[in-house]
Parts: sequence; C-alpha cells; structure tokens
Amino acid sequence: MAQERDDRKASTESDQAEGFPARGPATGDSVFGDGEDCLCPATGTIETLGRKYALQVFCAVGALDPARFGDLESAIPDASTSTLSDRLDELEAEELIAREQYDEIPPRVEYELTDEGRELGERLTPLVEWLRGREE
Amino acid sequence: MAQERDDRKASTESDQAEGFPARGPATGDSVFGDGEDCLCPATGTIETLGRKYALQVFCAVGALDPARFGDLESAIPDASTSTLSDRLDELEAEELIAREQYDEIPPRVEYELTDEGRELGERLTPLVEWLRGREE
DNA sequence: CAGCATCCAGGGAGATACTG
DNA sequence: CAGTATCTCCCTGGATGCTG
Repeated sequence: MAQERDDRKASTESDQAEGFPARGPATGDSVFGDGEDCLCPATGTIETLGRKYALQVFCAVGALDPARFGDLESAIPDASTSTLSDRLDELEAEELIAREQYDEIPPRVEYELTDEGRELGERLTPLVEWLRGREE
Repeated sequence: MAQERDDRKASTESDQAEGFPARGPATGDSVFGDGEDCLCPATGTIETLGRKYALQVFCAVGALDPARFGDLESAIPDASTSTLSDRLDELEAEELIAREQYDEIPPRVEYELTDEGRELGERLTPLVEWLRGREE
C-alpha cells in the first residue's frame, strides 16, 4: 500500500485529487495550495449543523413537518429544552426551518422546513444513509 | 444510484415527509413516531465529522493526497497541533484516512484517503458545494 | 404549552514545551 | 519532521424555575 512518492514538491504543490470538496470558491479554481484560501469552512451552516443534536433536530422537523416543540422534545429526549431551543433558533437563523406561531390558548408553535431546508435534506440523504450503513 | 423509497408499506397512520434522512434504520421502517427509535444519530462517524476542523482536515487530506503533517498545519493554520493530531487520529479510527509512516531521517508521515474516505468525499461534495453557494 | 433566563459542570480546543 | 504531554480556558450543553 505504500506508494513511492518522489519529493518533487519543491514549493508549489499543485497536484490534487480532482473534484474534491476541498476546491476553492465556485468562482475560482485556486485551492489552498495556491494560497491560504480555505477549504470547507468551519463556519456558517456547517458549524450550525455540526452542533450537538442539530442534525437530529433538523431531521425530526423534516420528518414530522410540521413539528411542535413538545413533539421534538419527545423525539429527542436526550436534548434539554434549552438545547433544543438553541438548535431551533440556530436552524431558523440559517433559514433551514421556519417558525410559525399561533396566538391561541394554549399557545401553539409549529416548525417546518423551508425550501432551503428541504434542499439540504435532499443532499443530506445519501450521505446519512451511507453513514448509517457502515455504522453496522 | 437512484434510490426509490416508494416502498412505504403504508406502515403507520402518521405520514411524514417523503424520503427524509430521518427515516428509521435501513432495515426497518419505524420512525420515532412509531417509537422512541432514533433518527440521525449523534454518534459514530457523524460525531467525528462534526468536530471542529474535522471536515477541513478531511478535505485537506483529500485535496493534497498524500498530505504530510506540516502541509496540513499550513493549510489549516487555525487548528493547533494537538487538535490537528486529534482529528487525524479520529479520522483514521473511522477508517476514512490512512496513515503511512516512513522510518527515515527526518521522519516522514503521509496521510491519504481510504476507499471509504473517497466514497464519503463523493457523497459530501454536492452538500458542501451547495452550502458554499448559499453562504454568499 | 412553549421557551427563555440563570446557573453550573464537563469536555473540547488552544498554546506551549518537549521527544523520537 | 511529526507529533505527544500538559495545562488552562472557554463554550457548549444540562437542569431548573419562571413567564406569556
């Protein structure tokens, strides 16, 4: 498995696997080999989704759609109310889910996916299914 | 790989969004609506990838392939050596990357993607590109 | 019912120094 | 060069009580 590689990397290493997520911005082609341009950022939506329970919350909303707060608490019992609330806020801030409030008594709130959220779900599905498959 | 999941056998009365990652295990059909069965787990590979810089490290390895420790440090300057080391260990434990050590002087170590890692990269690409696009 | 404010504990991540 | 070892620190996340 050890493949011989010559130390031909003088300074500018431009040899890279093609079509990898680590590509530069969609507009350009420079990778970090060309500069200090970053790859998959640790910020933004990825960061949000990486937080604890974020993915579960997102999936639960998508599965229940619409989902009420209590439903989500039942679905993800390990997450505390505050955590759940935080994740919902963050997902809403990313415009992946939408919050619908009904001023009734008792109060009712429903969370549902936005179009963006649905799109994300589509791109997420093959990934999650693959990950699931290899867990076992 | 087209996936048809129209095989919903009208299992339960509760209808849910179609084809969402929040499905039960691939083997079964029960969703959390049916029980407390969990959806996207917060454990395993997902947890590993969710850690800080994990995705960057993974992408950087895939982009450089093979990647040396120093290269990765340069590529992801925000991550400390210990963090980088941790992420590499974890990714290796998940068998997404492979570590190749050459007992030379000076010592040399190369990280490269495994086949599994490459598969993950493929499934990750559309997601990352989409995320990138909407960040702006 | 929904969810925020507060407080607190744990662990992950950063910085640095040191070794094979 | 390629990491470990250690220490601290901050942030995340858990628990609870209270409000609209």
